[in-house]
Amino acid sequence: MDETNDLIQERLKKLGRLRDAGLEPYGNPFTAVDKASDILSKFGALSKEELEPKKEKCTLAGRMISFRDFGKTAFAHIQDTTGRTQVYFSKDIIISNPDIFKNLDIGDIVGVSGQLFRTRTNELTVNADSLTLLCKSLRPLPEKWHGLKDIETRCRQRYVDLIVNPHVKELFLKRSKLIKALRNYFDERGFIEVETPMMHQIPGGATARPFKTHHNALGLDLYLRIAPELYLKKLLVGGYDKVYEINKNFRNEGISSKHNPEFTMLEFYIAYEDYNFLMNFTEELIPNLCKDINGGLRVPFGESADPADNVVIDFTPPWTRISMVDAMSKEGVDPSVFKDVEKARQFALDNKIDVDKKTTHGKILDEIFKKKVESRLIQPTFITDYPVELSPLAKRRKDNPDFVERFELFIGGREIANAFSELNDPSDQKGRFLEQVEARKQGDEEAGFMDEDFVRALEYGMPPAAGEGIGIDRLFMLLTNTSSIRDVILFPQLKPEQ
RNA sequence: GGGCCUGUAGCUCAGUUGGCAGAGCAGCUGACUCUUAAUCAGCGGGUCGAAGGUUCGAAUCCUUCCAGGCUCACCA
Repeated sequence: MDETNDLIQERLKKLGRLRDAGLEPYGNPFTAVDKASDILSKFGALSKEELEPKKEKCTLAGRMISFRDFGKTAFAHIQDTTGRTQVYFSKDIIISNPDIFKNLDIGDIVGVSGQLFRTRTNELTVNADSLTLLCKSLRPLPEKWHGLKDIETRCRQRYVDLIVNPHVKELFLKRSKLIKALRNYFDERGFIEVETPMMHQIPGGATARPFKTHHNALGLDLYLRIAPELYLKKLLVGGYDKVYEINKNFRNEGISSKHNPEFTMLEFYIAYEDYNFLMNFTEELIPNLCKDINGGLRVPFGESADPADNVVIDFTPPWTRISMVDAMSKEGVDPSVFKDVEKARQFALDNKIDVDKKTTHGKILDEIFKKKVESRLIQPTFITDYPVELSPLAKRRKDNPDFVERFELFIGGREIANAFSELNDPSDQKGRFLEQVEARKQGDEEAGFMDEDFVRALEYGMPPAAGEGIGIDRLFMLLTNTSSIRDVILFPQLKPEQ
């Protein structure tokens, strides 16, 4: 960490010389009135002849990312939050500010002001008449041609990645736009945004291994939440009929290009509707978001050496709706598999699908579905009607109580959303919890716990309702054709350095 | 956790059969009044991821460990 290579030593010397000359190298406020993008949009279209009589003055602040010294003059590029602007330093300003110019480095943060002009090569440039050092940078930036490529450094030192890789900065800006578009969408439709606990006494609302933590004063073990679902439904009981939450969930599982231990989840609930409503809602929501951040409904998927082979995901509704069982039949799974546990187990064995740990018919069907169907669902597809054992919080179908009113949305071969008509019968809910407790006793680490308070809430009465969860990191990956979750999370989890 | 691959200067990368540790950029000194990968001359910069082993001699071969990537398993 405290590398003392000679490049840093050199900059420390400059820092000292600046202080000796009475120039404060850190911390002066500076009012930058102009941004690179504004300058470009206002004056980018003007020719040299049109621009010069205007004598347009501007002031900029940002990081100096290049410096070309000609002795008596120099050129630099200043990078602010919106982009880069070239600055010209004439003989006059260099001669009258020798201490700054002698001790300036690429990476320093500076403020400049001056008149806009066009150079001989026609680049819009600020002819600086003042230069203020705002922050001396002590570490050298990565090289200007190849930039920073090392994935580990890019994640560990995301700040450097953001400085030198403009497309990374763009991508996270886009992510911010997505979150904003989501909030707008829900707010405009009368949903209220709520915050529910991150620390749960009973981890519920999903099947996953939780992180454990401890509250000292209470002498109480707590779990980082794996889902906000049960709290959000308690709010339906309380009388809010449209709620949503965008926040982190935490799951104690392996880290991969598709998994980060903390990830962002949208969950929303609406009273007096069912899962059919949510399919229509989702079919409108996601194309809307796609249009907001991409400008259209067609998004490239994956990367192929031959551009002709490239797959495009088309978000134009309506999307295919097919039951889980029918989707499997279409892929050649014999209908007997759906009726008989042993037939299902045999089918799994015949197809080299590991179901050793899977005890119930529903779980075996789920495994077969994942292996046979999931990766083929590239275009947006709703898979509906899941076995009840997989869905302890969803309402049973009236025509077949072994299945529930649930759908998962698959796009790009991955699950993007999960939704169902919410179970609001307290005794059925209690029974489902008891089944989970039993499964846990049998050694299923992912099975749920009994949540007495949730059952009590249902006993007061929860209106019929539908709820949905959408993994935001994965949705964003899909909308931007990004293959690794690391690239859409600013600070992904890594093992300790050294 | 399993398999495969990677780790060399601040950054991007070479390094042949085991025989003096390399380049470009960045840095330093100097030249240069419109450059943009500025140019020109010169200079400095290394725990070759770590530890151990084989060898007269290891960046290179072997073992273990650390970190990262891809992939499989688990999941969202």
